[in-house]
Amino acid sequence: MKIGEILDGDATGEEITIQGWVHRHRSTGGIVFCVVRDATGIVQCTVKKDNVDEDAFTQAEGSSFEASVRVTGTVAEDERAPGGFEVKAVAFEEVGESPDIPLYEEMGIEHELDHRHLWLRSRKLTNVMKIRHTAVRAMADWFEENDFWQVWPSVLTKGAAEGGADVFELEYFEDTAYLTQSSQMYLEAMIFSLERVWCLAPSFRAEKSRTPRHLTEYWHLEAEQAWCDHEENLKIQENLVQHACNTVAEKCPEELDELGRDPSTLSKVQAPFERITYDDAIDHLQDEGYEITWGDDFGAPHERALSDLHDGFVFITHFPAKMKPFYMALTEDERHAKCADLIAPEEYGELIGGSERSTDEASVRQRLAESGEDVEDYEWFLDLRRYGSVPHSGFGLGLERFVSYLCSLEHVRDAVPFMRTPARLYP
RNA sequence: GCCGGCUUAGCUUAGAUGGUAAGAGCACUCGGCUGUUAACCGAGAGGUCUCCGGUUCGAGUCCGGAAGCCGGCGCCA
Repeated sequence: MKIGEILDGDATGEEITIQGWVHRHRSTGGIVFCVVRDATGIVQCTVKKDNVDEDAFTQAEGSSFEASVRVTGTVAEDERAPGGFEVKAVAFEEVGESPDIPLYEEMGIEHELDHRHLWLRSRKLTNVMKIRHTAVRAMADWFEENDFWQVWPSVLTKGAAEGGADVFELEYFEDTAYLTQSSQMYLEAMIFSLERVWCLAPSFRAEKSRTPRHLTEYWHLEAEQAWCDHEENLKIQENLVQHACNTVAEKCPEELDELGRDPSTLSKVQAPFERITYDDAIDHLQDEGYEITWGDDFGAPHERALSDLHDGFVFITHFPAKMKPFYMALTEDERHAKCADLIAPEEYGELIGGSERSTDEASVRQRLAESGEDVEDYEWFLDLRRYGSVPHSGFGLGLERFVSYLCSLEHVRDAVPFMRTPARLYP
């Protein structure tokens, strides 16, 4: 029997057996109170000396925090028990002992991260993992409903892709390979057969970032759509985000609550999102007294100021062309790129970056060369502009940033089971 | 890459001005308790104060350096 079924009231009065781990353990001498958790919830078991045989009582008394146990007993409603239900044990068996597990009520961040493989048992991380699962499922469902195909591009690449300096490099037989920073270019290749594609894949950045929003390995949800312009691209993004937020609010209210996130905040997320152009954003910031000029990128304080303009998500659109990578489509005057960043509420920062893509081979080739890339490595990408090119757009969402927002987390490291940062490769 | 901070028991930590005070809570061990909610009560064990060097009669405490970690900025998702 799963504990969740007990908490739903489905087993009251029945004799059942549960299997799980000791979450709390107290004893008054004649009664052992053993709170047991499994994947579905936690419930208190009372083991009374008179109701079980001597060996079972000894095992119950001796079991400790995070030991695995099997308990048989009668389910009863009881206001004295946390959660309102308890199992009155008739049998108790310790399956695996847990002597001195290094988890404590109070832990410093370093201890917590050094023992992440054990700390994953915590209520907090369990809730986060469930919400992450639910959010991904919701987005997969949304893509399914909207005629997208899920695809699985390669993670090992030859070209260093956008940027160049901050890629992880590794030996690939007699060649050099890089870990992908984005699946975008491979997705672009796949729209010519499937038209609308999406993927969820790890992306890697070798940048020594030290912020609550950066990981060296993160999960990148990317989509690419044929016959799609900048405007349509934004609609896809906001509808996707809305659906994920609403679904999580609906399916995980208790998990959200325990994490300190009011589910109604997420159920209220509603497209369309606010939009502000880069030029207007610069004007606004200058009016506010920030020292920023056209052509500068936004720093964290600027992003916060822009985010504070509205309650919800906000798109910042049409950045200057020279600030953006070679593959983006430009406006008529070629001063701006047809791109947008989606800024999450509550200072969670940039959640999505996306753009309409340039379809002009000559232009892409030229800007590629100007950006210092080795054009030879991108010939295949230029082929896509040569054979049956179509208007198309796409975007990438940082899954951990999204989960951080959904769960009201302070750091993306808690949005993923095993964080990878410049200083953390173990466990 | 830049700036700032932290490191005392298994964990979280207290230790003004350098001087027989290295202390507490939790966890652990032993004993008690038949309704606990981070149970409680009694007893016990547990420390080369991150490392290296310096100042001093004397350094957990002051100075210099190293390492590890954290926070902020930049970069981005």
